[in-house]
Amino acid sequence: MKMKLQVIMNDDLFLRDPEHTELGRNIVKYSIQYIHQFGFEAFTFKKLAEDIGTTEAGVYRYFENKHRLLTYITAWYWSWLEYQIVFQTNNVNDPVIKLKKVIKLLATAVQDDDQTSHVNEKLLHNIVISEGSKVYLTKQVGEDNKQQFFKPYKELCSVISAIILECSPKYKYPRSLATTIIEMAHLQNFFMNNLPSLTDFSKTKEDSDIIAFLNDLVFSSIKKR
Amino acid sequence: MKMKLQVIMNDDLFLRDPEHTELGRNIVKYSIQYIHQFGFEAFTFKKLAEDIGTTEAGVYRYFENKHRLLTYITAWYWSWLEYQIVFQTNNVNDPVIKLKKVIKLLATAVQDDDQTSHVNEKLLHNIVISEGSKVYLTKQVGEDNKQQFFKPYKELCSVISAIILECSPKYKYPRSLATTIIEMAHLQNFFMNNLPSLTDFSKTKEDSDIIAFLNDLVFSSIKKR
DNA sequence: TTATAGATGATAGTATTACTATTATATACA
DNA sequence: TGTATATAATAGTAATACTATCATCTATAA
Repeated sequence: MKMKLQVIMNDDLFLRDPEHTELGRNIVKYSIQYIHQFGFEAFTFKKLAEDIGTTEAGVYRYFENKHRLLTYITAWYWSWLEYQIVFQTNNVNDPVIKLKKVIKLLATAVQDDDQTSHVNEKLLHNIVISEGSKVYLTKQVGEDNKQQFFKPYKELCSVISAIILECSPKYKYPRSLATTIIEMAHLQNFFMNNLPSLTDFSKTKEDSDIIAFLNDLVFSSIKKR
Repeated sequence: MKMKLQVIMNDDLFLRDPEHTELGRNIVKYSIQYIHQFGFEAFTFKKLAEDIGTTEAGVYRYFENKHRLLTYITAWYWSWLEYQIVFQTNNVNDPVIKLKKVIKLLATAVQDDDQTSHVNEKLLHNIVISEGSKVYLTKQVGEDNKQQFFKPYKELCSVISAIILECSPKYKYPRSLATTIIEMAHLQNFFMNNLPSLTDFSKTKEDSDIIAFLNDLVFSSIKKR
């Protein structure tokens, strides 16, 4: 069985749908590579165009600016991740096992998914770790939110908070705990690799330590008392 | 009693010490105002210079670039906050009360501190919430770390993790829990005000709700079991 | 088969940003 | 009085973040 998985994106995120053309898919593909390698600050449409063999104006036909492109690829990531979670927790009845799977998915280095040829999920995962919060930490956050740019993130948060409530129906902070899990899965990874003394994982640098930390944090909080 | 409180800064953070001159103090003061009002992306040394009534080159004599300036003011904030914590938890014997005070200090809107005339801590607190993580979420994080730019943040993390261990000597993740408290105190505030559906505080929008959430999170985790 | 819409390429141009350099002036202090 | 220090004024450069125009190529509907 060979399937192609297509993420449906909010079409206010782009000017021309990058999924529809070779150039569009290349823009997404090479953006991910460039941002991963040199960081979002160093990333420009001109340099990207050179990498692809098109022109700056060519890229601008697809995305309004580089911030919008970052918003696009992170939104794509959250949608993809929600799908992974829904898929992998399907038919699991025990909500505790579900939540553990979620934590594991969030905190584990991703494998590139062959179903989506032009997106390297492994690189994208790393981008979301180090650049993801720049998407909303801006003065336009309100307007971007009105245009539903953060819907995939919010949906993921909803899914996780629903699982939390399944585990512990009376827990009072399911959404805040959900964002805590998401953000900390990423931030502890960033700290572990870049500012290790801010974590307790500096010796091993293992994803599994972060998972253990998050499991401990989450399940002691939501345990019925 | 009228005291002047001076934060000693790592002098690799600036080219010329802004505390020493009127212009320097103005650069810090007006940067904080500008970044608070328009955000870090819109902030340039040219616009700042116009606000102050000096020239772009004048600002460059104090700081290498705007990222370095942001690093400076956030480092200043963390140092100042650590002092507040040490001061306010002094003579408190019960580590649980200490930790609660820490959480409260982290999650409460700050009052402007008259002891530091040219820094508006209230605005700076908001800047650290919305721009603070941009300081380390860069490709230069390793080099900046070598130059000790994040020492104040790390010290704060150490102080908090020491209190956590006082509460619960066997707790395995004191540092990661400390950064979780710090980051979540800020991020839940940002979400509450900008993307409220990601939190459980959208109705009240009260700092006290965030404090309650963090207290619940922290004390259920470190409780002896 | 032709007309045409859609996508791309090539080129040019602008305002702003992120700096660096130089020179002159003001002040401070020894 | 001389000298160091800080600042102001000005100029200049390379890169960034766009916008605009026009020619070409290609797929497909008339």
